[in-house]
Amino acid sequence: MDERKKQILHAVIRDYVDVGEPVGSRTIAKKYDLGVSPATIRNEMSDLEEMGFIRQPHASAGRVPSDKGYRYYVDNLMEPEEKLLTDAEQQQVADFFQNCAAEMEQLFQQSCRLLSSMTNYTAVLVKPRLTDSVLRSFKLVRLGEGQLLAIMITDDGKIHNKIMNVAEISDAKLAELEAVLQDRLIGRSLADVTGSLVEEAARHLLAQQNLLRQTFDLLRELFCDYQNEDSRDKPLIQGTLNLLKQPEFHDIDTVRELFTALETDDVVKELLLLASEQRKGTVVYIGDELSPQGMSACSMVTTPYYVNGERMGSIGVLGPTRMPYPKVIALVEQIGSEVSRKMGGTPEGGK
Amino acid sequence: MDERKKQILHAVIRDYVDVGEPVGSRTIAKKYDLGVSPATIRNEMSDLEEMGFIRQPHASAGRVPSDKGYRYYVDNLMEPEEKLLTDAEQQQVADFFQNCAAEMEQLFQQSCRLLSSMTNYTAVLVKPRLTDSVLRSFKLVRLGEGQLLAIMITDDGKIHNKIMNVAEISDAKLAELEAVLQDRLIGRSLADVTGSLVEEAARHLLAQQNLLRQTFDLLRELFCDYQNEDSRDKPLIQGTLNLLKQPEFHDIDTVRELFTALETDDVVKELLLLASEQRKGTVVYIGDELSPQGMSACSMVTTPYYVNGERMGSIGVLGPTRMPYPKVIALVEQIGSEVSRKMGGTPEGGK
DNA sequence: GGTTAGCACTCAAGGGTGTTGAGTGCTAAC
DNA sequence: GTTAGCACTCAACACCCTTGAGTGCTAACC
Repeated sequence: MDERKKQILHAVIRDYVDVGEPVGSRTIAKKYDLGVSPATIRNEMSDLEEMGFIRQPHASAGRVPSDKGYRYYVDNLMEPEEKLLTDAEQQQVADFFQNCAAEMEQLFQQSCRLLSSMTNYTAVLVKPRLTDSVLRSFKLVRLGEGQLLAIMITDDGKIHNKIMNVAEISDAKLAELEAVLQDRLIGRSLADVTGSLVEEAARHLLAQQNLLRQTFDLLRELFCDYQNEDSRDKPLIQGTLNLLKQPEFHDIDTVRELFTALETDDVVKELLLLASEQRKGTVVYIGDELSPQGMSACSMVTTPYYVNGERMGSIGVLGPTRMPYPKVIALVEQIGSEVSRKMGGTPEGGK
Repeated sequence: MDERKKQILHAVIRDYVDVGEPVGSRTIAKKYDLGVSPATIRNEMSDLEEMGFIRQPHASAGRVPSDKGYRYYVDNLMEPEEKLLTDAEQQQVADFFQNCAAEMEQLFQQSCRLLSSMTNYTAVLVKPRLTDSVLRSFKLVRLGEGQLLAIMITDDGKIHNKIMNVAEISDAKLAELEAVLQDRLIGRSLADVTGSLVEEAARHLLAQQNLLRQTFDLLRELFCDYQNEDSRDKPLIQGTLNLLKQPEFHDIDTVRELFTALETDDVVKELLLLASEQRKGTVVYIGDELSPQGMSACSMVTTPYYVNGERMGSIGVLGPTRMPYPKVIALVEQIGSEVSRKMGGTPEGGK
């Protein structure tokens, strides 16, 4: 892969992303000043096709980047200056994060909306695992005959409620129970609690406090909602309608396949999780790489976000394979890092 | 509109709904035993077209029902026996409601899913006004330095939480405050409370209990979420993908228009509310009648549901104008009445 | 006077054909 | 190694023709 081939591939991709139509040798010769004639470019393009980076939709058409071509472009050809946002875009992002919601759920929602409106594609986000949040408060409130309400507030600002049916219990016992549980639970993550701690606390209660046998079941019940391995909500998906505007989705069957995939929550969720587990930050999936997910007509750009210095999920964009990767990557990264900043910073970065 | 015209219109609609293609005079003469020749039917059809009940997609095609034709059919032509569900369908609905969720929110969700899967169209539902629910419990819990958590449980089983910042307050005062508020609030609807009661309770507190001035603001804050006139959540919309399967939505632009309308939450919500305000129960909107909503390619069948004997919202189905109205109406009504039954019955019918 | 048969007419859909234009591949000359 | 020239390919479009379904009209029939 010599320098000239790279230049030509680069040109093909830039032009195709821009115009949306197969690009021919003459176009490249005219628009991009490579100092060679169309005939030479034809020869090179023929090679590039053989190598699998571009392909012809039909015999007498220009060339179109293949998924492999986009992949090479993203990995090797993109130049830093292509990734710059315009001043207006910078400003828009900055303005948005200046006066956005502080509450996590809302911040996520709004960030997705921003991302989808700025890219004109679909924005996606997986929320942090519920069980990673740390208990900040714990309360037990008597509701009425044999009913207790457990209230837990986690550090993401969420309030969790659970109504439980229990045997009668005196005020004193209740206060005692609450105090012990507070002591044991506050400051721990839900995962901790759900795991060993529940058992331990219950044993402790039974042995030392001589409280009701039922307490054990109560705790069990309280945390059973957080048992399952990946206790995340459905992913946020914003701006699916944007996809309908794309010319590549003019075919109703493609749309149906794609929307079906999007409605199957786990598809997007798994994908984002997979991406956030990679060592590197931003991950780009291109075309084929999404075919197991039934979205082979799409590409996805994702970047992880951090809560209090820990990677907790990913935010990203889903669009057609023909997308301006540098710009989309820049936007996703910018918004991702702003989200992280709002929520306690990255491990390296400050705040 | 003589009897024979009615029969012919009926036949045209039945056949078109069934087959999906314009229906000609010969087809009707053969399939439906009217005892007259195609030529006669042609004459009648010509009249029907003039009257606006049917139309020709193009000169040499058969006839297709117009929106007005469907309207006439729904209002005057449908026969009771067309509305019967099959045994299998009856069974499916019965089975479903035997072991469905008791919690309101879930019941709604699941009912919509059932309705959309049985019709193969999109199911929609507006939930009851939040402010119509009645307070069952009210609690104030001290959270920490200057923070109180208010907990309200409404009769639909929902738990409402609100964290408030207040000045310091003694345990005794807090208990007192809670008691007074409980006395004043429990058993009232949120609407009551939000309106006059908040003011009154606050005055009462200030005068007789000599509690903090702040209490007033606290109450205000507590209920400010329920201030706005129609405090409903977004409508539930299930099975939008079903619409993509319909041949009438093969055109991407129609789909885009429709989906845009569906995403604009208020469109569906207003429509369902409007329907539930009609005197009669089930309401059918056909084609044109939905054009202000940008859904003129669709029809909608809705029926109200009742909670404790009061009309609280509507459930319905959205599909193409070419739909088997009798069957859809029967299904919507059946499921609507089951939902009502689960939630305390209709005013006439018993529990 | 309503009903019917016969016939001319219309028009969408489908198949075939020709033209145009963009673009390639190949070859021979530079 | 590069380029100009030329033959070739193919999608898109326009055009034409045929077919078949269906109508509207008219004149005959009961």
